[in-house]
Amino acid sequence: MARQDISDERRAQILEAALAVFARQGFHEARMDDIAQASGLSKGALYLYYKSKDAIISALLRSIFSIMLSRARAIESEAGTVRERMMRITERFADEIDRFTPALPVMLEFYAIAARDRMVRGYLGEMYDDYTMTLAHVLAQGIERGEFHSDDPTGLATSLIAIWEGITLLWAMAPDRIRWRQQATQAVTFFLNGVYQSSTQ
Amino acid sequence: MARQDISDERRAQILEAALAVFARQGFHEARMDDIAQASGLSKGALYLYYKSKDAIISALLRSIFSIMLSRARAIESEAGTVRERMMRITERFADEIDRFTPALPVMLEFYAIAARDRMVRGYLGEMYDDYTMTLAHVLAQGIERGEFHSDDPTGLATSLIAIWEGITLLWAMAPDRIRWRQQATQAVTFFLNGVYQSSTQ
Amino acid sequence: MARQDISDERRAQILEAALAVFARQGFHEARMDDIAQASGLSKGALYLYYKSKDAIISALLRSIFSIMLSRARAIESEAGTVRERMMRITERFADEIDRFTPALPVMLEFYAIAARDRMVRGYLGEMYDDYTMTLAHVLAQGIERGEFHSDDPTGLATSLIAIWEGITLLWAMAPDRIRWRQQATQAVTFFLNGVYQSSTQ
Amino acid sequence: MARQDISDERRAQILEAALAVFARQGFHEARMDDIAQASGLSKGALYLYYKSKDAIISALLRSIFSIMLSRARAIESEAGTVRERMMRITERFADEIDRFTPALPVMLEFYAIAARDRMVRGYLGEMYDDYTMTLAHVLAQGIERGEFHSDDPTGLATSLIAIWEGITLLWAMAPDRIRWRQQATQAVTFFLNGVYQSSTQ
DNA sequence: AATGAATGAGCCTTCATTCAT
DNA sequence: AATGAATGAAGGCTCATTCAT
Repeated sequence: MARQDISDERRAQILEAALAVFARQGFHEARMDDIAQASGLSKGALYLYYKSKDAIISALLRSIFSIMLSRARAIESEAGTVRERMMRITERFADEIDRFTPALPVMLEFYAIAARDRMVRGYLGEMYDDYTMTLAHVLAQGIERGEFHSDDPTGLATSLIAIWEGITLLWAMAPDRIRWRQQATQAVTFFLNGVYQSSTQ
Repeated sequence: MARQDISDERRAQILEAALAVFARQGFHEARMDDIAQASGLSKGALYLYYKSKDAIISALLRSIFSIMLSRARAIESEAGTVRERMMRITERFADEIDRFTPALPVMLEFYAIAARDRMVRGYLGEMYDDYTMTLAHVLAQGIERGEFHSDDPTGLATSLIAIWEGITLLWAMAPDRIRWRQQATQAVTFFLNGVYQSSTQ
Repeated sequence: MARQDISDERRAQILEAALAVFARQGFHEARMDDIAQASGLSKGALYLYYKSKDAIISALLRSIFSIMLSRARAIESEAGTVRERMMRITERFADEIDRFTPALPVMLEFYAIAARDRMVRGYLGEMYDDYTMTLAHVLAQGIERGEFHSDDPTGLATSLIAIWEGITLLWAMAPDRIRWRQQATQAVTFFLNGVYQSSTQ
Repeated sequence: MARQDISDERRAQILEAALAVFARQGFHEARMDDIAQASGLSKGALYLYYKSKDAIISALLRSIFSIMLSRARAIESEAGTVRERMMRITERFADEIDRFTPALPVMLEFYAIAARDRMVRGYLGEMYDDYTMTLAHVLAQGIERGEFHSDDPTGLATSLIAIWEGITLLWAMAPDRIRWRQQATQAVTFFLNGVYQSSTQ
């Protein structure tokens, strides 16, 4: 058990260091030496826990997006009307955006890889699918309760995720000009207003 | 002048080849040999027109996003109400999405680089700023004409761009599950409905 | 053609250098840098002509033993009685032993590898088979001509080769104590005497 | 004493494991990990009994060839005529060839090293010298007894050893095509016949 | 203007060896 | 005596760049 603990600890230690190094230098410009130094381990030790640089990148992919997924899952447990829940989710994301920042360059690099690598695309595609389904499930509850009418909760979920992701992307390009919370709140509000209006006409 | 023409032609030839190779392999996995072969030139010739691999990447950055900008500029010349113009722009983007696909992995890689490179971020930030301003200008016309009320045309423009970009990102992850045109039309419609509703209440 | 010439020249250049380096340091202790330096080429150039260190070793295997085979083939064109021809071959080998010395450590390393690698063993096995058959063919001529009786020319050939190879091995261990020519002449003479005696009894 | 016993036992255990691993993988491809696993000891334990990988190889060199020498020494105690004794030795070797096989790749690797390393060559040279002298001594007894005439028992001994070693080498390359016992019996018989014939003319 | 052979700095990975426990 | 996690020096190989032709 102590064995497993040390192993898990080392792996976490390595991934944390790798995230920081990759965020600063990108996957290719990051040297195993850099990760070793950042993790406080020797280069050889990295290879005791991950069989290659690619294996570290791969583990990081899973690590980062499993966090994203668990974040998505938390949506379901929210209470209130759909509108309230969506606004609260947006607030939650806004609260987390700074903690989230260090991983952003790495996530963008994964998106870039996904666009040309079937495996990575498959992985991220499923992650987003799960994300979308979770959100669609919440929206479907709103439809059931008669809050608004829609025959496409999945489409609505996709649009909401697109808004959040799109704003995050623009924010990453110009963090000084865009305020995530305000921009997202505005966009989601208008979008939901539009949905409700369409539902009640 | 003939000299200049040949020179321009070669440069275009190289960028076109580089785009194809980069889209398939990514910047780092792409070899100068690959670009040479794809362009039908020799490896040495590449260096006659670009002083390094980075110079090619850099030129490609400008090439791709100037296309994006000119696309954005075309927005201004549209006629009709703001709503009509936004829907027509969305349609135009949808029409172009397939022609656009080959460049997508490369664009995503530029976003990833931007997130960690000040220069690239500055370049893309300005591009999006220009894009946003252009769009905001159109929206401001709608405000002037009394189509709807808003004190933040820039915020609206940012949201619209976020919707288009966000959907494009999701679509890149799951091209089989998302239909760009339908998803974007729906999202923009709801969003604009929300804006108009808010304006007329 | 000039292209091919340069390519062939480089490959020969590399193999020659590799032979010298391998003979001194062994396959594993030899560095690609050493071979590069010995060949007067850069390390990168080695990889233009051979895709790996193993490829060089492999090419050397074929190069060395094809020389050995062509030496064996020359046996057939000898004239005279079988005894005369065998003694003359022995003399020829003795003449060549010094030219042969530099390759000896490398050959022994190939034998060692053959003992544990199926592919290499297969290659050397066939080479010796060819060698044996060639020699057996000559011996069979002697039987036809009635010089001596034997129902096993292949066995005789194997024994003669074993004598030559065995003496070479012992000589490699103690070059100062053994004189190849004298030892081989004596051994082959006694062996052939034994064969003839057995034949005429 | 118990200490010493355990120490000796461990050393034997390690050498036995090392022989098996080296035979399969060669000195350089064999990992200390492999030897540790094969010996049932930990990697650290290897270093308690041998100070380096080279020390293990070195000990194995002495171990293997001391067996070979003791085998050679046994020659002296044989009874009978020289011819009978040589044939009996050949039979004995033939009996042992299978037990001998596992060490063969390792022995060949030692020969290869000997060809480029003065120390190892010195060691093996002496071993063969001892071997030769022992055999020569037996042959000299035959001369004394008048079984045959020769002024070079050392040369005869060298030839016999060359025959045995040469056949072993060829057999290692093509174990399916060569039968050690038959081939060696034939070769030694012809050789001795030759010697006797020369002696009686 | 164009070629492609040649270069060599640089990096991922391996593995003999060490040492705290 | 024994372990095995950790180390870091070293080497095979790659590939952007150069340059003689």
